[in-house]
Amino acid sequence: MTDMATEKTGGVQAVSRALGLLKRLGAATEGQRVSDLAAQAGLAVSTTHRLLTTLEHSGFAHFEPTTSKWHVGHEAFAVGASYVQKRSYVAPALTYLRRLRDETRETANLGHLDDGHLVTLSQVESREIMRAISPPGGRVPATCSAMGKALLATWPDAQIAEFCDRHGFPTMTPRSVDDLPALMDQIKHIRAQGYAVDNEEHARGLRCLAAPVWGPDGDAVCAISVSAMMMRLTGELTKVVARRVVTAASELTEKIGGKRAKWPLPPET
Amino acid sequence: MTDMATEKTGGVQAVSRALGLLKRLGAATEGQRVSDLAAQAGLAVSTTHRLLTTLEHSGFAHFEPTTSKWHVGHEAFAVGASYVQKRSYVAPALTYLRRLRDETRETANLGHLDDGHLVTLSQVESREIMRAISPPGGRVPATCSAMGKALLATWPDAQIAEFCDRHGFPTMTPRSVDDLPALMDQIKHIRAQGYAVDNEEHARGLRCLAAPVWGPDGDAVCAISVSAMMMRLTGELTKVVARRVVTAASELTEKIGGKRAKWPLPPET
DNA sequence: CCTTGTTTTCCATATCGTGGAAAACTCTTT
DNA sequence: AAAGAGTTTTCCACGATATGGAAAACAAGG
Repeated sequence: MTDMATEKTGGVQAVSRALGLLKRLGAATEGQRVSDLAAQAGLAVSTTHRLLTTLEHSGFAHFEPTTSKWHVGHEAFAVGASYVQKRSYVAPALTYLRRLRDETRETANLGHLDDGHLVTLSQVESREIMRAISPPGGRVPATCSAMGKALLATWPDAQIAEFCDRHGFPTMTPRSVDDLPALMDQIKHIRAQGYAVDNEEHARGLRCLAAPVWGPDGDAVCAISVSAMMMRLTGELTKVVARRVVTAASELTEKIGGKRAKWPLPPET
Repeated sequence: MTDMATEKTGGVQAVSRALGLLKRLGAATEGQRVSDLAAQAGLAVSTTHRLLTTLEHSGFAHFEPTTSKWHVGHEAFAVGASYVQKRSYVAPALTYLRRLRDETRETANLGHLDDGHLVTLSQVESREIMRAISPPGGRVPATCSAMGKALLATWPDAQIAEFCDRHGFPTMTPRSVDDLPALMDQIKHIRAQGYAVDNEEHARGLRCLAAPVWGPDGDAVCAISVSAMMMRLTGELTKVVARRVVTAASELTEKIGGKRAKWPLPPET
């Protein structure tokens, strides 16, 4: 949490600083005090205070007088909510995510690509203890995520290569893919099977299975995945769960009026 | 959409302007062009462009080069999502909202108070045509909302009075409550029945029934409601639906380890 | 009641944001 | 193709505006 700094920001200083503070407010689970925020961000306390006040005037931050702590404000929520409202597949997806969760007893996710990263849009959590690694709003480099790879696999090879040129191969664990040949090899499998796998490429001990969802114009728009502790998702079970993920994805495809997958669907139903 | 302006900003000009733009991005269903945003906000195009660029650097805005339009960015979503993550009752509520929706075939809502307004946190929509009046992120003056009134009713009378002093009685329709005696009269009923009613006080033709959900420390933390076209929610049916709303609310209370209602629960189960 | 650690307000300084105007694009139109 | 209309994007000199130090107003202990 320390070095979220280096707001090298190619723009308006005051705005970048304010947004930086807002991110910090969002990242902290508890409310934050002015002086702590100032210290973290490397700003003068007075400056920080003024920026927070401005954020509050617009409803993006909220000050709790009893505890003297700052929180994320309702307006931030409202604006953020519009990010998903504009993606018309998020609402209908819930039904299928929920069923997936109940069938598998693991966490079901919905995500899409944004600027080289996979953004988790929605999630129905496993009833088991484990907290979600990547809650709604979370971002992972596309190549470190089953959903990310499932979506990339829907692109023409040339575009995948170009994508990798632009974004490189950021890794999150030692097992993350880190070169194009390895990725293309995986892509081949994904297309053949109809689903993507992430074996501890995002987080140690975590395995994910994902399948793409297609939109009306024949492009993949989002992906559905199930994520679980490695030890709970193994052997034959993997295939069963993968089948269910693929099913959920194609049902959502249907629901949103999407064109059926370009890929050969996996074996026969 | 015209006059969202009047950014009287009690703070840092550049920041207020940037946040104003962000709100506009969120409010529009489509992407927006620089020049339109500039016109709406009454800013110079170059200034607008610079501010947007800054928002983009931090991920709060996103520029779609193919269409030359600006959208809300992933970081806004991430920060907004943290607003609900911190409210630990939102996730478990979904189960009950969904059941409510299925039982009543109407829209079920979850909301809480924030700065005098009721903010809709989550929603499971009716399968009927009608679009939701107040989607997640939406705000209504507390006194114009069944959920708002249900929550106010959990406060001591003195605090309700003080609340009204501070916020007044903004009205949204001719039927909205607009003075303290009328409100207190309703409050009395709410406490007796265990649920609150909104008869076209928020929107013409809309009726809502709401009940509060209690937290572990004995304060109400949020409310659950069902909203429907007036004509579809009438006579004896009202009581049946109200009962279900109250049930959902007390089940959620239980689930989050809340203390049972201070009020006499409505009749016997 | 004084001390210590805050948050909040004030203000002179020069930094930093501003908006006009020009340049670089993108599409249509002829 | 070449010209034109309507954009988006970059540049720059000016001065309005954000800045951070310091002091004032709070709060909580000792």
